[in-house]
Amino acid sequence: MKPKKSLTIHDLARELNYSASTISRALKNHKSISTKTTKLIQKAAKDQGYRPNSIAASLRKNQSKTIGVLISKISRPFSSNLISGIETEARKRGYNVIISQSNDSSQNEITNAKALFDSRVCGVIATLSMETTNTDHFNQFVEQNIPVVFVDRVPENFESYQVIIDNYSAAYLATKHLIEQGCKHIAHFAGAQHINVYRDRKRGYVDALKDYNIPVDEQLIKYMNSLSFEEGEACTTDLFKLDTPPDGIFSANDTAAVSAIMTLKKLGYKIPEDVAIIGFNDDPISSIVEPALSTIYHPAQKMGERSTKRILEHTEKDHKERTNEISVMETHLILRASSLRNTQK
Amino acid sequence: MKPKKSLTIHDLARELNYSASTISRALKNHKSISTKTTKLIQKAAKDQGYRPNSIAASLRKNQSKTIGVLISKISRPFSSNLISGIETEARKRGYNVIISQSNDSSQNEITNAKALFDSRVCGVIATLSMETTNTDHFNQFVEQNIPVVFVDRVPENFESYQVIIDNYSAAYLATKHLIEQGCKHIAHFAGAQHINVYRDRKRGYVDALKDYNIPVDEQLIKYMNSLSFEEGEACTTDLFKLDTPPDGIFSANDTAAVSAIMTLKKLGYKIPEDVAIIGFNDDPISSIVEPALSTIYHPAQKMGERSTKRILEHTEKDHKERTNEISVMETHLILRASSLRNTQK
DNA sequence: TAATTTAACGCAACCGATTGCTCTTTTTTT
DNA sequence: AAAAAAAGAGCAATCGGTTGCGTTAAATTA
Repeated sequence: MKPKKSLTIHDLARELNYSASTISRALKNHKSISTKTTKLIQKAAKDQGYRPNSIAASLRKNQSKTIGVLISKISRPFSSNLISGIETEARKRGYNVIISQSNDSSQNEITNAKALFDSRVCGVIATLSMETTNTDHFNQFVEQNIPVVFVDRVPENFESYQVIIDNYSAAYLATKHLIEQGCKHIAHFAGAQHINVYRDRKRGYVDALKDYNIPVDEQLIKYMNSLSFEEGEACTTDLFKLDTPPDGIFSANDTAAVSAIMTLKKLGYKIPEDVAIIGFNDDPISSIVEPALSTIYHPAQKMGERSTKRILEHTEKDHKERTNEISVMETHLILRASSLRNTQK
Repeated sequence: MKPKKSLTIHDLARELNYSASTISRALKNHKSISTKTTKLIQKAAKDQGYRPNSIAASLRKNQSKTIGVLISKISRPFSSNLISGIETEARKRGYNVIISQSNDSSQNEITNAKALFDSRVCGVIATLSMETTNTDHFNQFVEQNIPVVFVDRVPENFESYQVIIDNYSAAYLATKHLIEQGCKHIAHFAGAQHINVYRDRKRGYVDALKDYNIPVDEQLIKYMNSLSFEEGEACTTDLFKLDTPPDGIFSANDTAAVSAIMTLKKLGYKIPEDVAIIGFNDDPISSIVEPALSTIYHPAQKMGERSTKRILEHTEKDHKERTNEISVMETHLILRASSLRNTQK
């Protein structure tokens, strides 16, 4: 099977007795081509099934209509929703999306950044890997004026667009909610503290306690590496060996929170009566676990869409100046059975 | 900030007093360049941070090192694991992955196929949208000898690679398992029957019943469009209004199965004593629901890896003949509480 | 009517790597 | 030592659009 040679603007040019440049311009409605000619050329192109070679255009313009995505793990609910948002918005505008995952390894992230760069992406949307502390591998983009948007996990001291949520306030609200439900000893499942997201969530937790005059007990704060199901289980077990075990848990993600619910049920505790629990993210599992998990809505899809818009604004509108705008997206509490006690406070 | 001009082979050529062709060949260890020269050139390239322009190469070769993915919905667990597998394998071999989602609309699928084609992808991995019955939009790839791999949901009468599981056998096993647990009236949540996957699962279910001399009762087969949570709920409610409600359910996916569990618990049924339930896919929710859902392991990640390998074999090994090889991946039963009765059969 | 503008389109370089073919030099063979 | 073969490297076309600048003819202005 020999591939049919595909039609180029040169073929059209020869056939219609115009130059390639006229064809090219007509196809993109360039004003210097008469309406009549433009119509004629566009009709011929359409009739004959002309397909532009975007690679040729990319080469000439030294830029492809492609957005690169650097993400830690595609299969996490947050990630796949984020990507979904990116893809939706990008395709709507005629852009492609290249994805790459770091699996939370900094080395992979560096390699992937290089690959995206070499693909001449017109912009990068990134969620830092858990390991990443150094962001030098993003400098190559800055140097070429390629916009970088960090989502959710963002670096410090790096000028870029950011699309984030207010982790501090969300955590504060979550903790406050537990307090209002009558919890006196609230534990916190904290993520790695070099990541802004988890640091802010912890701050929100701590400040809420302080504001309500509840002492902060370091014993009740469990620092986890990955907030995995297994870690959640282990930490829960630990916590409930304490003399005064907690009566509430605010977890920095849903996985660990669900793990706590399941572990505590096995240990014979009642949720939310004995222990009220609230998570973060609104993963699908949070509405399946029993009792259903209260949590914080995390607008992953919308964050993806917003990130893409940022890139395209920068790219298309020659909006080449301020590259450090920060979008803070709305979140809200989702209250379910795991934290709702029948107390009239 | 003016973008620094990047180094090309021509720059290196001028500087090292070689021709661009020699540079090009040396960089890819072409045998007609002496070892000494090759070493020298590679060192210079590395030292000066030369980065090949893959777009230029793509143009010349009329093919990019990019795999296109057409998928229905990125955020489904199966999809994101599939993509994860594709990405992992692709990146390992130096290929990029462009994703696109159809949201189960055939029209989107057509548009996306066009976009991928125009991007000169070197291969396509596709999971058909729910709506798709016509596969003409894949012909453009075949005509250009661009390999197409269908995963999971595959079309009929279209010559392509396929990476699938044995839905029939898996469904048969699942149903057989319910029978062995003592179920006499087994319902089936069936997906849209124009999709091979769901058709095969239904066949497996029907044949298992027949083999065990259990009459097939059409009343017990619920055909759903999307096997969503809501549909599962509605169908469960319907089923248990019957004079003889089922004592077992085999659902063609986990979402509907979990929905059934939750609905039945509300209705006061005991799982698995009153109704034994088994799903399909092993989504994360299946191990969270209570009782945990028995299900069929679906090797999404591995299917992604395998699909990518197929594409690369075709592309790299000039393996341009048989394009219809079928890979059948292994699945297995995962037995959990939702179907395990304490009966000694 | 002559001088300017403007409209409409063509020329040709360009983007950066690839590759068939040619050419020169060195090595091997007879 | 002459002939043949092999090694090493360069020339130049090519991939398919894009775009600055130039040209011609028509329209406008003075």
